Amino acid sequence: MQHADPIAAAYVERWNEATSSSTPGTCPIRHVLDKIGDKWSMLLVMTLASGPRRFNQLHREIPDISQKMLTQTLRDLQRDGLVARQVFDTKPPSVEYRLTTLGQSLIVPFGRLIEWANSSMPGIAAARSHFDAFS
Amino acid sequence: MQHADPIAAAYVERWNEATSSSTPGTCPIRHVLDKIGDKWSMLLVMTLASGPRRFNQLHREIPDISQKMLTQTLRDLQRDGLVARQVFDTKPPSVEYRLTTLGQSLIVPFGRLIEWANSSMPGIAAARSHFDAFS
DNA sequence: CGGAATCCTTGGGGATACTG
DNA sequence: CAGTATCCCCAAGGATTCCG
Repeated sequence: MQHADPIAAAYVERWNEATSSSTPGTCPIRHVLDKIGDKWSMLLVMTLASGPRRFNQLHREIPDISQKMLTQTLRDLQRDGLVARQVFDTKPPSVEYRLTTLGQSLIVPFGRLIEWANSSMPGIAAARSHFDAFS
Repeated sequence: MQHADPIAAAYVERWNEATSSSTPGTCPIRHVLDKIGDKWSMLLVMTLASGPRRFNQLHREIPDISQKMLTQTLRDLQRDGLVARQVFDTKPPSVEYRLTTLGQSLIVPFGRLIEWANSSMPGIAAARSHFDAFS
């Protein structure tokens, strides 16, 4: 073990347990990571984090997503229980999306990662320019 | 704002600042998320978390990665300063990879996410089977 | 308004073979 | 051992059109 940090060491151990106990293809962690890395999921989660939105309202706030991917991503999030969909039977019909409790519980751990990304950016940029210059 | 949780609220706010201040395409957070969601990066990081490895040693521990992707992912990680590469001039040559300090600093925030994934799995699975049954 | 259906392009990534 | 070089395939996702 290389870490003075016991918290990191604990996470590594838990990771090893989790990944070794499941078959390579069906690892449940992978499914979560796929959503994180997926182009739109987390953007939608963080957008909905500040309150419920209607379909076209989301589309206006995120102009560069296609309707197809907006629909698809929302359905996947709903399927996983992170987002709730509520239909109001008005004319014309309106549909509201909001984070579930489960969805809200993702904000903090995800936020830690964003925090890391922001504070590590300078170091990454420096490493990258050094690498590109000398390799 | 929908959150009783002030920590979550703070992360949402920071997210909004970070994403609104950069142009859609070049958002630095996206680059990090791409690495997280990328098929092999985090697997390699977590593998190297328990100690330095040689090239083929990594390949043996992660049999389902291709040499191409192993090389490519390691180079990207090295470029971003997360992994250090050390060449020993022996015969035959041997190359060792290890996490940098920056790379190690990713373990904890990433671990929180894994923790969330593990503890949320039952809820996600339940939501999904419910969704698949009734939709 | 809130989608569904279809077509089409791009690049991530696997398989294989070769090299210092 | 530690890679590099090619070829190839498939699925994620964009653009467009249609519908209740």
